[in-house]
Amino acid sequence: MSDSPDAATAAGDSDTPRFRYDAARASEIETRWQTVWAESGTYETPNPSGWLSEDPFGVVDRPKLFVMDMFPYPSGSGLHVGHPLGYIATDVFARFKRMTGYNVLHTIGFDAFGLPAEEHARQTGEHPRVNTEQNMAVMTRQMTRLGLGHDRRRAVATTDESFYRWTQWIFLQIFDSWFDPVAKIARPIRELIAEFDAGERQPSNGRDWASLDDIERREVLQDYRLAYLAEAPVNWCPALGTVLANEEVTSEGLSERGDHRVFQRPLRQWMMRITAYAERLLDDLDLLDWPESVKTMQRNWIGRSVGAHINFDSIKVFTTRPDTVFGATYMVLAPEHRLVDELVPAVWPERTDPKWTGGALTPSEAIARYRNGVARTDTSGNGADHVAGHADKPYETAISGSGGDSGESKDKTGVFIGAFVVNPVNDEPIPVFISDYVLMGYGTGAIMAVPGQDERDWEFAQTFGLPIIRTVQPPVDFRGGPYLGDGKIINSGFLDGLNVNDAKAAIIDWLQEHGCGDGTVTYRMRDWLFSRQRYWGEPFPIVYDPSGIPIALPETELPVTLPDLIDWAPRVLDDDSDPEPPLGRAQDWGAIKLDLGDGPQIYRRELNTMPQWAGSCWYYLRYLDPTNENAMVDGDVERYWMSDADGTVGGVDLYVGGVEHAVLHLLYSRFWHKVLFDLGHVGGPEPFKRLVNQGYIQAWAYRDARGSYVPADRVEGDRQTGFTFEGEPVTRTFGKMGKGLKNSVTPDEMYTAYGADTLRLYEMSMGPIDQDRPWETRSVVGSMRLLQRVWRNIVDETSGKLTVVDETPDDSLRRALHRTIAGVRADMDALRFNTAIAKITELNNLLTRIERTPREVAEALVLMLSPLVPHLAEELWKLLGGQGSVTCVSFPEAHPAYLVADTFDLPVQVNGRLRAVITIACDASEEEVLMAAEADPNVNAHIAGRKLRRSMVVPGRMVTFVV
RNA sequence: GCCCGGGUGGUGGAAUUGGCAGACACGACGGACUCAAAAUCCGUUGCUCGGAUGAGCGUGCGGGUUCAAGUCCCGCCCCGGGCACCA
Repeated sequence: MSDSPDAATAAGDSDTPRFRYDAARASEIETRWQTVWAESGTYETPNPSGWLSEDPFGVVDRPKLFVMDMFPYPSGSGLHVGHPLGYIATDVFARFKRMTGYNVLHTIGFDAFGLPAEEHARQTGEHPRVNTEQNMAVMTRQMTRLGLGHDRRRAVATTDESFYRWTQWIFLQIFDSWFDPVAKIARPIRELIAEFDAGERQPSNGRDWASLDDIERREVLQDYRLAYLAEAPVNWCPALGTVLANEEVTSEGLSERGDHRVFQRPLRQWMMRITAYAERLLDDLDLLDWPESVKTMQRNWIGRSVGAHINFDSIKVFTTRPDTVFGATYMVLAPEHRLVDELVPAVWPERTDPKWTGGALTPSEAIARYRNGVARTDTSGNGADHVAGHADKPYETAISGSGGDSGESKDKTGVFIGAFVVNPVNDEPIPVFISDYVLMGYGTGAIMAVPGQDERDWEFAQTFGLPIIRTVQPPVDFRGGPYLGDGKIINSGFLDGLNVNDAKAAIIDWLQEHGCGDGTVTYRMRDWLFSRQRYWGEPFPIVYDPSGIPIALPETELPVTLPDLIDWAPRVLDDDSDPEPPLGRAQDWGAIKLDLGDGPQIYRRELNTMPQWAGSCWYYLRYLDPTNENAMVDGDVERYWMSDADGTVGGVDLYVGGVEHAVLHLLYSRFWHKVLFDLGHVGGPEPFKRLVNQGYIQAWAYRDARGSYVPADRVEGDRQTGFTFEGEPVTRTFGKMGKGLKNSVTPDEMYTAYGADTLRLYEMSMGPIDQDRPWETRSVVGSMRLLQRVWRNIVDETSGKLTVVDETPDDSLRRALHRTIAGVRADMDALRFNTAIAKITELNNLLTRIERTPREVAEALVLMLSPLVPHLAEELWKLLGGQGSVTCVSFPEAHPAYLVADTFDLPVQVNGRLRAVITIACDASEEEVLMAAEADPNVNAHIAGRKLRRSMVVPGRMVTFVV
């Protein structure tokens, strides 16, 4: 199968009409109008005040609409036809809304910092900036050629100094804030200091503020800041030479980019206290018009669990089933739990089951062996410093272990630590184990094990011969094993007889009364690891004095610009190495002389850079006011674009992008926005009111005998004959279009063969915007044909003259026109561009059947098409004598008078089967309708001679008889 | 394993609240134009029977509710995505 586009109609063909709408004419029209648009600032959108407030079209007093795409990485391979799908959709919508009375802001920038750009630069050996700028130029050209109506004045890149200056400024806002747990908002750190100074609050670590020296106070504040340095187990990826956020590591323990191995290792890194916002990030999802699947993914990621803390002597556990505490027959700590080493006795208790000891002579030995079994041997030689949990632990070992099928639950391993603790509800001593099925990072890193009501505990109890006590009565037909459902509580003293929910409430009351526990809520989400050992990112606006406690640079020092390193590439490191930030090689840059109040001193700069996500957390705000040198965005401008007229949540009115950002970008961005909201820098709590995930464009791909992909455009044959590449048979598969599958089709190929308008129309007609869709180059011609027919209904192909007539359309055509207008309006408003196109096609098909197109219909047709195919629409609009750019004309309106007809067709059913369609007057009475229906010969044939049991008329819908 | 989506002609898809299943398009077939081909235009196109009016069947499978089910209910199957020892 040859999937390459048909050659463009040769312009020189003698018998092709001279003024046919073909690829060459489309190209000429498109580039001409693109020049006109650029020169007249057609897509420049006014702000209510400030730098961009010039408003030649007088639209600033209209209702506003902010339409946005997820901005792209300036990738070196340019665009394929899958990329612009979302951009076209937002463009059509933006143009439509502009024509229906909105002041629409639509632009696009570049997410130009970060791993992909740097990895590409690393391969080509060029400075990332060179690459990045070339790529941005290529992509901008491709998008402009597509006719996207962006306000180019607002097209920021995250790598612009004038942009990342404000990324750094926002970082400082976050750094200089703390989360007030009572008000549940971020507040400036100086307010916390004031409360400490006034004695209204004492540091949470129990120290006395008044007696602390300056450095100690700065240490205390570190524990409060929303951006802070912490020694934490982080995901270290030696191959990429950087640490990664949890969100950037796959469940297999590989880096999301490049599939490199990732190791857990304790490092001092920047963290963002996103966990403080867990509850609000969860609750506010309800305010958003987002796909339910994305909300679900965020809810799962945040992972709220309601339960209780219960103290078993010194060990605090978290459980969602405090009602089962009487069934707790043993206890499990995460292997790296700090209390393990405190609790471990010198020798095994008498009569310890040999199964529990792992064959070790002492508990300490058993623990050490177990830890080494699940963790990699530490080769750095300073094992003494490696307290539990600080050993390098590849995810692989932690994840594997079953050796069986991936779906099966993992075999339970573990070892007794020789200690017992007392169950506070019944004073029973229970043994303490460590096992890797308990994770240090969740809850308290310790559980009470209730095998009767928990699958994992059941398996563990089976393995180690531990007792099982049921505390919920299973139903009679229950087949055994752990019972997770509701039922009557048994074997639980004062809880007996209650159901599970009541028992939870009762036991939490009891625990609180006796001081050995309380009800609590735990979240799965962790704080966000925010530093990277990379060159191509925003430098931190942070310096250090000898204390090693970070100090914010004053605003006057912003931006902290990246030094022009030659040796910028990160080192590829082996698995045992430590991270090494490339900026450490910028000797001169790393030290800075400053006077921060106590005389000029030399400070060391922070050498890490921010992660890719930093710029994308807030770029939508900079679109609003891209050149503002005094603020990240002017307050009035921000409120104009980000507030709802009805005073609800506000934010970007429509945000379109791929579902792959469901938890990364979209969660970080919401977090930053909420901090900015708390601090009064933005007017609403959420950045993106409405989110739509566009589908992917997929395409056939072909693999040879070795399984390698071969270029799809050079494969021959079809399904009958089989497919071949260079004479060798290949197999056909299906997948997301891209470099990997070698099945890309570029927009440029489409421009040459059909033109940008055809490409736009085709992509919008393929199906619903949120659905994946298969690319079929041979089908593109259908969209081209529609445009040709539209052209021919308005313009004479041989003379190039208008053929429309100034006659009023006949009644049925006019009705069809107004039905189309009403339908297209509704469809475009709901982003149903595929059905809007179908309706326009139907109307145009009516026109091809009549001699001459009435002007009234031609004009409406062109206006309705203009959001979809703006170039052709401009051209036809001009030929029709229209004033100004078609993009500024009002969208046609349907007249209600033409939406109702004198007569209409009504289906008639007998016993639920369609027997006729009758034409009746709209104002016919029910009796008249029934009479007309019965009179139909075919209906009559089916009811004649039988008893009519029932007949009914569903007004406007249907007549039905039951015999 | 759990949680979301989704299964409609040869293909992509359409079908407000249950109310004419298959809009619109691709492809295929037939015709016009042409020396010929491409392009363009016209016609046919869910399957089966039939000359035709028409009849029967038909939205993954099996049941059910209803005058009426792609749409609602119950039980399955398959495909795609997310999460995955989270206590």
